Amino acid sequence: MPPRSDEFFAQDAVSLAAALIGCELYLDGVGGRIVETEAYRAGDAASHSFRGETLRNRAMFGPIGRAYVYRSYGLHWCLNIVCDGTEPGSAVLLRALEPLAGLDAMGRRRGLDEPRLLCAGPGRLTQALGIDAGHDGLAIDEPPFLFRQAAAPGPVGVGPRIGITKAIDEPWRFGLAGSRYLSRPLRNVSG
DNA sequence: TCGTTGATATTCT
DNA sequence: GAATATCAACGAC
Repeated sequence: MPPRSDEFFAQDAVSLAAALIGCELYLDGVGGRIVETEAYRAGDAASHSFRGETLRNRAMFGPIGRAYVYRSYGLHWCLNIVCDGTEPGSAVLLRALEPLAGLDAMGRRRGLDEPRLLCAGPGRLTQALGIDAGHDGLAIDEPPFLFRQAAAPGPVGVGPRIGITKAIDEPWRFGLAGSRYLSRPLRNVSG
C-alpha cells in the first residue's frame, strides 16, 4: 500500500528524490514518468532556500506537496516539489520525464519531434508541459496536475548534481538506470 | 564530438 | 557588477 501523498511529500528531500523515480506527473493530461531528479535540502548551500526566504523562493517555505517554479538563467522555468515537513526550505528539482501522454502538444511547444529531447532537462521539461510562474505554489497532486506514485521501485542510479558550484560532491541526483530520457547519463546503480 | 557563446531574471556583493 | 539548479546555435577539429 503506497503512503498517502501528504506523508509521501513529508520525506527528506534526498529520500523523496529517489522515491520520485518511476512516479508519473501530468499537467492537463500532458506528461509522463519521472526519470531524473535532484534533492535540495534545507541548510544545503546549493539550495535557493539557503539564504532565507525571498519573493522568488517563497513557495519553498510554504506547504509541502506544492510546486516551486522559478526562472533559471533569465529564460527557462524549472519545476520543484516542496517537501520535508520537519524544516522549511526543502525541495526536489524535476530534471527529466519519459513522455507518455500529450506528445503532440509537447512537440508543438518544443518545436521538435524527437521524443528523447522533449523533456530531457529541467528547462525542456517545463517548456514541454507548459509550466510557468502561474503554476508556482499549486498542489502537485491536484488539478491541473495529476500525480501518480510509482507502482514498484525501479533500478535507481545516483550521481552528482548538475550546474551548481556549491556542495558539488553530494550525490543527490537520481535517475532511472538505463533510461534513454535522462538529461545526462548516470553512474552507480542501486535498488 | 567538442568547446564557446548568447539570451537575460533574480539575487547577492 | 557578478553569479546562476539552462538550452541551443555555431564553428573548429
